[in-house]
Amino acid sequence: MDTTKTDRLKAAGWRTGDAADFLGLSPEEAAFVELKLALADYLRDVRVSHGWTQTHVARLLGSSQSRVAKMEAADSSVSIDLLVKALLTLGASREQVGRVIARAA
Amino acid sequence: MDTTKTDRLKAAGWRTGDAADFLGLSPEEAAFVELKLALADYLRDVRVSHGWTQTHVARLLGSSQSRVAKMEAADSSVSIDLLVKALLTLGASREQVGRVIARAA
DNA sequence: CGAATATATGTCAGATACGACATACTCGTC
DNA sequence: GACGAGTATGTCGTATCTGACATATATTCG
Repeated sequence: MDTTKTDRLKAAGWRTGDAADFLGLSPEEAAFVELKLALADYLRDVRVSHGWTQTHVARLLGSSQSRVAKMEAADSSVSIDLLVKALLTLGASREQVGRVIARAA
Repeated sequence: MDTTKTDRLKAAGWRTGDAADFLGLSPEEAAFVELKLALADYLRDVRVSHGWTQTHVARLLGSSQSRVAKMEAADSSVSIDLLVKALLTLGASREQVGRVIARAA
């Protein structure tokens, strides 16, 4: 288990509510969060590969820089809907999004 | 363009707000909605292939029959988050979800 | 170092999604 | 046609998400 990933999960404010242990996520919860992290990472890749700033992307999406930062951090206040809409708006295809989710980017 | 699909979009209460025309969705909006329909269809497939009722699935998900019906209808009140969480809870893998989204189910 | 630019974090009011309930429809079987 | 089981639709109170703003923390360059 790669420490960086665990740190990111903790940092992103995840806590599903009841299980007492340190990040005691069920397999589905873990899969969900990792799926979200994959989309967030891909969003950053898309942005950086175009040489765009978060502020520029925010304009493209009709949102704000802070929200883009949170999207890329897979913050708990960011939905998969938002990430998918953002990626599609930035020009990613449905197929690309699917591949990212399926770990087959 | 297949009539059934258009009807489903209209029925699901879609209207992105401003474009005046009959379902005048931008390409991204259309891709987003179709992606959601694909997940909804897959959810129904999973349920039916197990021989489950919506009520049973609702119990498994900690939700209600009406909400499951709306999920399967890709109603505008259901998020992709909810569909993905539901599928993962019902045993679908991240890879399967990705393939459905990528139209490669 | 100090300024400029980029990114991250905290908070909040308004918007949207959530489960729940009531109720309506559909389709078998009698 | 009447029943029952399954599915769909409408509405509502609450919870979560969203963009915006303020502000903090990098990072780069002189």
